[in-house]
Amino acid sequence: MSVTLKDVAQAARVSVSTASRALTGTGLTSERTQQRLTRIARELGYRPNPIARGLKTGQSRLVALLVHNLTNASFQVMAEVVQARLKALNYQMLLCIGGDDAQQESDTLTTLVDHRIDGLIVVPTGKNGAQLKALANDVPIVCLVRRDDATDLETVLADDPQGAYLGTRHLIELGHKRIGLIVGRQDTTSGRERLSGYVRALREAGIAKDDTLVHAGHFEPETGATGCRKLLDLARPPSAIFVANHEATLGALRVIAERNIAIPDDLSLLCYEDMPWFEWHRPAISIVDNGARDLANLAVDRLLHRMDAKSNGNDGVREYRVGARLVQRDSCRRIEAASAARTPRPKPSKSKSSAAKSSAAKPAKV
Amino acid sequence: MSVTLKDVAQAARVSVSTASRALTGTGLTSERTQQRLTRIARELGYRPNPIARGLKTGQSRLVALLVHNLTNASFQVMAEVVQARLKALNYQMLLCIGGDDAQQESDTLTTLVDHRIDGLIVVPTGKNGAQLKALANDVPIVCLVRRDDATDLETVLADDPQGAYLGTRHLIELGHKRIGLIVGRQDTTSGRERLSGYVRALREAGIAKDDTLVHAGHFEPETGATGCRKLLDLARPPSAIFVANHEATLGALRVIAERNIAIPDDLSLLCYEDMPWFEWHRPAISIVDNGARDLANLAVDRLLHRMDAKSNGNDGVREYRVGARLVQRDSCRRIEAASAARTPRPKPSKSKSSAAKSSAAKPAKV
DNA sequence: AATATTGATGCAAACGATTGCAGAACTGGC
DNA sequence: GCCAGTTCTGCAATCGTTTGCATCAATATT
Repeated sequence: MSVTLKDVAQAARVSVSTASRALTGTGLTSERTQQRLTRIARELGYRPNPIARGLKTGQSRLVALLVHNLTNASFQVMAEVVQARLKALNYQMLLCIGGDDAQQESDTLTTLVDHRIDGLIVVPTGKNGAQLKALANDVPIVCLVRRDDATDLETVLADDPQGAYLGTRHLIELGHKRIGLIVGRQDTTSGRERLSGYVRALREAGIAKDDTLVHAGHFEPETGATGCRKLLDLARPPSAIFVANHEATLGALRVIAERNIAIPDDLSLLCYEDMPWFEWHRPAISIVDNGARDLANLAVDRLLHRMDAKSNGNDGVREYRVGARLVQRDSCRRIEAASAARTPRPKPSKSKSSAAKSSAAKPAKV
Repeated sequence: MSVTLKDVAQAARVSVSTASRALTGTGLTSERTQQRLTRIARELGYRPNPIARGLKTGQSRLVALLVHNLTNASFQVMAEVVQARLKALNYQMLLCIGGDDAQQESDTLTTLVDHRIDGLIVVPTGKNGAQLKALANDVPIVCLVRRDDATDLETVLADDPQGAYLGTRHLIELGHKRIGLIVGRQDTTSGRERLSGYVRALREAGIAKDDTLVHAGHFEPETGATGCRKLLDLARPPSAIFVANHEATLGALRVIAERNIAIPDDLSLLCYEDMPWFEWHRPAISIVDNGARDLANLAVDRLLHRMDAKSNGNDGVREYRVGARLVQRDSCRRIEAASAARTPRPKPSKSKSSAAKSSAAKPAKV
């Protein structure tokens, strides 16, 4: 079907071995034949068969990226970054979707090593530690975004403590004293770390931690909705909410919209991780950027480093942290001490507050 | 490193050929040895090497999906569907991102066939027709979402004329007479087809087509913004806008928010293709669903059919259309004849109008 | 000019599976 | 118990590369 090395060799009247050496540039051929063969190969449209080569060399020039899903914007940019980087190095990216599911992750992992991938970047579920550890003997592996505590794999993490700290401090600096936090499950690293960053910022500012202001829940929009409702229904509701669980953002936004709460006038809102539409939203939503782009780049760096035969041994460093960054847009507002305790929820008594708000918003056509 | 067929054969004291036959189940082995070998293979943890197998059989159990990007929600669900389907059949999906770029598409395509993929589902840029056509001799190919006119490849398309028709008719049925359309470039199939669906619906309803109501532009949010502004600035602005260009949605929404236009009270808004946050948005945004899920499924069906050696020849059908569906949410409203010409733009006199507000300001809870 | 040295080439064996062909082991019929 | 017929098994070639080793030519060394 396609042109093989043998064809090239025949056309050039040399043996396959010479042809191979000339084309792979192992340097054991004369300058002249090398050039002649490259020319002939090009003319014939020869393309080496990676399967055959792989069989012999044990390499595939395939690098896999295993993520939970593609809905998460962070994973999207990571995938794009990884793809671009690898492509430049003549590797093909194998993008796999594991759905944060232990079984599926396990299956995918075996398929991948079967296919003799040259490297793997994985967002681990944390439930296949043993398997991952075993695979690490065969293939260079780098963990991304999450750590699998059952392994000692090199891991590239977002600096969640810092990110949460940054965000919380920003809100404090704007004058907020009661800051609600919606955060992920506390049995995950990111869930715990974000909470800790929040707590640290409060402590530094001398603000007493109020447990009723913290809602920890699953990675679903629904969490955001219930969390948000819970916070707003408090006797003394927060003047700012920090949604530090990416998946919860939609739910929180919905509740805010349902209750006609004006952002940032009635409530400041800060979210974690960017979404493409955040800056198109009105008001544009301020975020803590976890640095997805940097994370992906670093992961690729580390992987390539490990794939480099020479540096097979580890460097001692087991964990890398990529700094988070505050992106200020329009959803957080400076607040005066007096209004800190103002309740954004319309009480029956002062019935006009909500109506006034919305009509003020579009006074044109009453 | 890993267990090979030879190891299994040795352990069972048979030849490799017998082992191979027993394990692949070619039926030429005795029941007894077959069972014995499967047992031993399992005990030893034997996993066939797809590379070696591929070299011999010319198959890789790899199927590639080549899309433009991962930002587009449709591509996300397609990727997930394809992945799930293929996985069930023991194929590994190779997800590639081509960026709607001719060069990148071309490169990726060659890499893919080099890797001897067993099949390919591609959203073509339309600029590598010749190459695609040539590749089709080596690999079963199905085009998705877009057609490449330079080829006669089997293609699974969304029914854009019908979708646009459906959406427009819906707005007409709600009483709208002046319906703005923001649509994609007219040198793309989808751009043309959506316009034609729109036109047909108007014609059927006996509404004269007004060219000033149609804005065709590039696949970018900016298009949505300028288009939306243009429409709203008209002397007789539309009472409904149909954003039939997925990428333009964000831009349109922003302009609407900036101008404090209340959806659906001041303006009905209908979009094309779903985004995960549309139903969380307030008001939830009505859409024409292009059926991404069905498209992906059908594409897989067709591909599998072609990959089936028996049915190598084509079936004559070159083009499949997947029906679109109207998903009514809260962004379109019935309109009275009188209000059709009302201008939603606030006059300068109301100076405070630009105060930020979330797009959800409807005085529901007064 | 003969030999040592270097550099370029070819032969053939891998890599791990599949598969045509031929031989071995069974089966049953006489 | 022998032979035809059937079923099972093994040998060896093959897929398209890479690579150790031997060979051979050309150059350098004396």
